[in-house]
Amino acid sequence: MSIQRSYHPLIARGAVRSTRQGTAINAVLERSAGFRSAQDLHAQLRQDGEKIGLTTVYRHLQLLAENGLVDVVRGVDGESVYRRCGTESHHHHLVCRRCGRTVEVEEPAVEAWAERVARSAGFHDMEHTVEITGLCGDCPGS
Amino acid sequence: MSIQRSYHPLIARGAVRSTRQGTAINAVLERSAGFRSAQDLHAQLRQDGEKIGLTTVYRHLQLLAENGLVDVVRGVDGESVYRRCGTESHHHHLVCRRCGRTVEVEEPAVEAWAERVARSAGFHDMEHTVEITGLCGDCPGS
DNA sequence: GTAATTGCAAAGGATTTGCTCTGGT
DNA sequence: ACCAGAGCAAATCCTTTGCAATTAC
Repeated sequence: MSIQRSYHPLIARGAVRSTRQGTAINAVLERSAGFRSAQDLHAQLRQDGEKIGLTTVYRHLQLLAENGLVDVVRGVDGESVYRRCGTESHHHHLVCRRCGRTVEVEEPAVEAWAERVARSAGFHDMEHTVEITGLCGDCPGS
Repeated sequence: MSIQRSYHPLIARGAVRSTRQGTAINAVLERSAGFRSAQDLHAQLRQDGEKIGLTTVYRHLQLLAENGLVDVVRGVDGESVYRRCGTESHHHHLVCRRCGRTVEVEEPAVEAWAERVARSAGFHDMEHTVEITGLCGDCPGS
């Protein structure tokens, strides 16, 4: 027996039609580890040879967000960043302000803290982001 | 003996000159309870009869934020909102995804953790942001 | 065939910048 | 008088919308 599996969850739900662009967006999100901006995703799709408009990327991300399939967070610079929800283990990033080098860090204690402090304020269904920036030792001038 | 007390903390620090506009901005912030956008603050100042430009409001808020005198958070709609800090110590925010209600949280342990984990990766001059979002108990549907 | 989807160009909206004028000290 | 601060207008940047052409079903 075979189970036909559709990649795009919204297609499976019959909410949208299957298009080359929709599939492509879903694919990049699947391959991406952390949060990425719409512009960033669009740039990569283009670089990967996909013929797709920025508008379409925005529209798909919006749709996915409305359906809870991606997380959206407003970055400090005003950009919205998106990430596929769910499976990947949760972690944070340590980014060098000068060279952009990134280190992934994981710390259950922080997760627990965020959960606890939010719950005690009467919140539930928490999500959080932690971003640490600094200057790394390998940079010129460090 | 009398101690001359300047309202505007940055003036007290000798960081800026005292101007009608600067004082006005500081005054509104002092009167305001929650977070307010730059545009909002500007509108009110104008309504209060102050002659002040939007640019100036932005510049003052930016300056205050850099000096840790106001908190800035990005609203869901992309607007930045500002509020005078209660304590001038470093803290984070817990934001309700549905109604936008905000709670200030402070946790030295997180600061220490961020510092430690970054240092052990060879970083220095760290900065960090922590954003926790959730649904608060006061919201319809919670 | 019909309606959803795409994508360009233009619109929007918040914030920043260039540059000259004003006003504190 | 000198230089920081003010503010208009124009520029940026991200995101959304209008609308005609395209494509899925």
